Amino acid sequence: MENLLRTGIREAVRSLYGKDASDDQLQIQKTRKEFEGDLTLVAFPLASLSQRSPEKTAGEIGEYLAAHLDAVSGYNVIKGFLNVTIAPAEWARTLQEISGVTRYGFMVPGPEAETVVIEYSSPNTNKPLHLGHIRNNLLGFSLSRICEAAGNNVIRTNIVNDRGIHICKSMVAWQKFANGATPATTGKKGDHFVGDYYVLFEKQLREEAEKLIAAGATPEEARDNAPLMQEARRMLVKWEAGDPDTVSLWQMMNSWVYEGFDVTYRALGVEFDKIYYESDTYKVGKEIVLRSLGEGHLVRRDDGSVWIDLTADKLDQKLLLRSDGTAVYMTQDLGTAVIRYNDYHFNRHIYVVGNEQNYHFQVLALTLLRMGYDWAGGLHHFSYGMVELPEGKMKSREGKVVDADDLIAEMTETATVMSQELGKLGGYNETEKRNICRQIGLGALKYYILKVDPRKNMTFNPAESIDFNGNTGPFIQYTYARIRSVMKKAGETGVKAANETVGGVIPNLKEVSVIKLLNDFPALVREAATGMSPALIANYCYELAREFNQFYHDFTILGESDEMLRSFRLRLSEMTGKVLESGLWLLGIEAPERM
RNA sequence: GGUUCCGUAGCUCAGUUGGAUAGAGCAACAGCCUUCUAAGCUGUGGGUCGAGCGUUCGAGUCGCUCCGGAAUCACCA
Repeated sequence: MENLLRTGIREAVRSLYGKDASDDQLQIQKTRKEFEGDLTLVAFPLASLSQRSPEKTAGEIGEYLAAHLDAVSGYNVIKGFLNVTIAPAEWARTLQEISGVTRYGFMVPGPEAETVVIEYSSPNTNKPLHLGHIRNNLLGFSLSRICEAAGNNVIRTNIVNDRGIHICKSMVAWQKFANGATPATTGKKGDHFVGDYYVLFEKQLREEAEKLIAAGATPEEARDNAPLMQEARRMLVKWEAGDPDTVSLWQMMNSWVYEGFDVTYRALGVEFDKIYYESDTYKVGKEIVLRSLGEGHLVRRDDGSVWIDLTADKLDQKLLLRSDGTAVYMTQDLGTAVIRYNDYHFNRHIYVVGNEQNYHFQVLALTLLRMGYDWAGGLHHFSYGMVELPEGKMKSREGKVVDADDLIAEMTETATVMSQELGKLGGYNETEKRNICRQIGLGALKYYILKVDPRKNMTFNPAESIDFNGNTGPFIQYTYARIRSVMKKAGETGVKAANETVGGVIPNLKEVSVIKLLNDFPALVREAATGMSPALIANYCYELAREFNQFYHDFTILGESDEMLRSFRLRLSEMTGKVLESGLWLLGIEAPERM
């Protein structure tokens, strides 16, 4: 519709003023609610072409359009704005057109489609997932679906930080204090089980350190010299040396954690195509660094440590290998990137990682480029903001973290209570009830997190997140369920949306509003992919649901006696349902048939 | 201190490449179920878009300065 108008205006300008308007002189936008019309041409930029005032220009173009374009049924000029009214019948034809499109809004990857690797989640194996990971997982997974919908080949990937001092701490504590307990003997979820020993380690360490401080040590010395800490370090050295007992303990405890993570991932509904482990990739990283050193891209200091000098790019010098030859964080990320490129030859690689690591990813991409890996130009850091609580930042040291599993359980529980109170669960068996409440609880949680611009820090207010009214996931799910209910009833009574008649209706204002939104969907998906913003999809779904609910409230669908109109409204509802379902799908939110 | 990001209604957030009188939800108050699902719909009140200067026909949006907050600048990850 917009393109139609665009060419029309271009013709008008040529015919009226004998000049060609450039793309950025043709500013078309949606007409604001308080004015009459559908699309608005901003005439200010054209005034220089027409040599007339913006008002006069707008008026002349409006007159031309009304005379030459069938789709244009009227216009008005306010200041320098030309508000064009599209004939309502034109919108009916639009509905007919888009409802014939298979997988509306989703592009099929063509031969020239890009391969996009998306890394998200990236947990440490010493403790369970928390609220921060939830934002990461939801953003990453949603983004992966959005990129797919925009016509890319997407590889979902995860990097598990399975080695290092943190897991050694849990291992030491388990060895000393567990008496052979396992998740199986205690009935505890594996990641929580291992996390408990990490916490226990820190607690015992604190006690040891306090004794040393009392004996005159500085806090730093105390932590460093405490027997437990030294034991953890010995453990790490043994691990790196490949000591069989240590390695098998490490494998056992990590396997417990993975079992736990799997449960959480399944509950969240996120998936991966390929999982990488840092215990594999750090070695490749070291090789790459050493090779690059040989090629003269890096510098070795007297103490043997290896650095890259990025001062020419206004960054600092960055350590790539310690003086003892061991790898740092950057080393393994270099390795992981190279392995992934060899695996997939991606065009783009998106890292979904918090904004605290902005600097790290700048350095990562630059370093790879310096080393001669040109594909590193396709590395993007999808940097999202922190999640804070109403009382401030989450602090794992003080136990002020929101556990992922707890949160999911609470949301589901709230949904169950709420559904019961509203009497929504009649006619369901237990399995169905549980499933529907799970869908709603998770829908609320996911939407609450995804509706916020990813770049911004956000406040997670527990009381607000379980609200199911207004701008929430359940509101959108509810709208979808309502539509399904209508469709079901239509099927039962044999009413059908006859496509050939849909385009012949003159829709009312509310109906036009809905169609306009439906018409926006494909462009919005592309925009969300380019801008890497699930929030765009979320807010669109809300707007569409709200607009549809108004229509639903004001007009009857199945009760309409005019057959053509009833058919049209049914098709409008069906299409809205499809788009809502697609939008929710892109957010990783399930759309319940009934609620 | 350097770099980056953020600041919009009491609270949580939208606000397209600069466009008209800055929008939702929550909370508060007042209405609407004999009807396709009231997890809905309608209405009322609520703003110095952190402050100032500049660019522009036009600035919440762009530039500069300042104020406030966050992150980062590790032989941590």
